[in-house]
Amino acid sequence: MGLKVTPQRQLLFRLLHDTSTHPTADALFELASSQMPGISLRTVYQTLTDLAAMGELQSFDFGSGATRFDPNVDAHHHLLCTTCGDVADIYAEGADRLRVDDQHDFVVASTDIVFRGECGACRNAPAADRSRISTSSSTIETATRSQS
Amino acid sequence: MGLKVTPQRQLLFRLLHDTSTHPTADALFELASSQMPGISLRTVYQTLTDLAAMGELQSFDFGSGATRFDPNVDAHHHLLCTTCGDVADIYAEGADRLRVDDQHDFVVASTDIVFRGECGACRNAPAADRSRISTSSSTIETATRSQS
DNA sequence: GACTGTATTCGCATCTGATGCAGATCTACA
DNA sequence: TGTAGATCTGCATCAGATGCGAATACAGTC
Ligand SMILES: [Mn+2]
Ligand SMILES: [Mn+2]
Ligand SMILES: [Zn+2]
Ligand SMILES: [Zn+2]
Repeated sequence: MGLKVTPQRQLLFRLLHDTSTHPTADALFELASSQMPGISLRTVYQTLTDLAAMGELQSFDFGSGATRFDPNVDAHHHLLCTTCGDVADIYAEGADRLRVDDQHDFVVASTDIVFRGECGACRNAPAADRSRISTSSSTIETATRSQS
Repeated sequence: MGLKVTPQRQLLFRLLHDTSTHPTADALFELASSQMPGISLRTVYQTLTDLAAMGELQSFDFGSGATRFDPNVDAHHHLLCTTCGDVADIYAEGADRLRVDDQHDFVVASTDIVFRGECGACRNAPAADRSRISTSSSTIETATRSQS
């Protein structure tokens, strides 16, 4: 027998495929809770790792602390806005032409490309309107140490 | 005044530049402890984040849990062996020719490329000899759940 | 060389994301 | 409808990392 059909799995599967924001487990938990009060965060983690292990889902760590989940299992790459944290899919041309020099003696199984920068919304929006916290703003925070 | 010259900073700076393994903070702490017993893990973290904020160091998160530090601040990319966890530098040709379609309305600041696969050592070595734990073996672990 | 201001170190508490565990619950099938 | 076993959930626990404040050490001044 494969997997059982449970309301929790149905909901999470649906939520995942209705979004393109590469949500974190916690974000999905918030979403799911609004439609199924009482659902456990533990179940969200469980389901996500199960789906990922089955290949129904990809998971990425863009260095912002929390793993992000991606229902798009096609070969594709990502744009990460370092201001608002949003992630967008991109099918970068030329990406699959990248080759690793033979002298490295390394067999490539997959290639991940992340373009970091600023999205259009953030470039236009006044700073005050920016809702989410930047990943890379930690640079500034830590830099404020050690001033004499 | 800039930064003070302390034995801890000297040691860590030296250790970083003597290695090409992209060590974690904890790995550096182990190394440092053998040469300077009593050095604090807190100081290792502090120094690493300070150096990174100054641009003397790069830090990456390859999704294995711990941040990896890189004294090589040139523009370069990485090979990640999903069997042993080793990370190697690579100067992928064609990488800087990658372009993001204008319609994405996204200003790219930097591009990170990670080639995942298997290194030569792992491909040749008997499985028993593999010392470190694979990052991606979690796939197998989680898959062992839900068998009826 | 001794003095002093302040940067740094260090231990400990704390935080976040994530996983281990086991009893309660529910699904799938006979 | 009954049952075996998969799933859900709450809670404990873990790992990596950071906040904080007292103790310490560096780098100039006299
Ligand atoms: Mn994606
Ligand atoms: Mn490197
Ligand atoms: Zn943005
Ligand atoms: Zn290897």
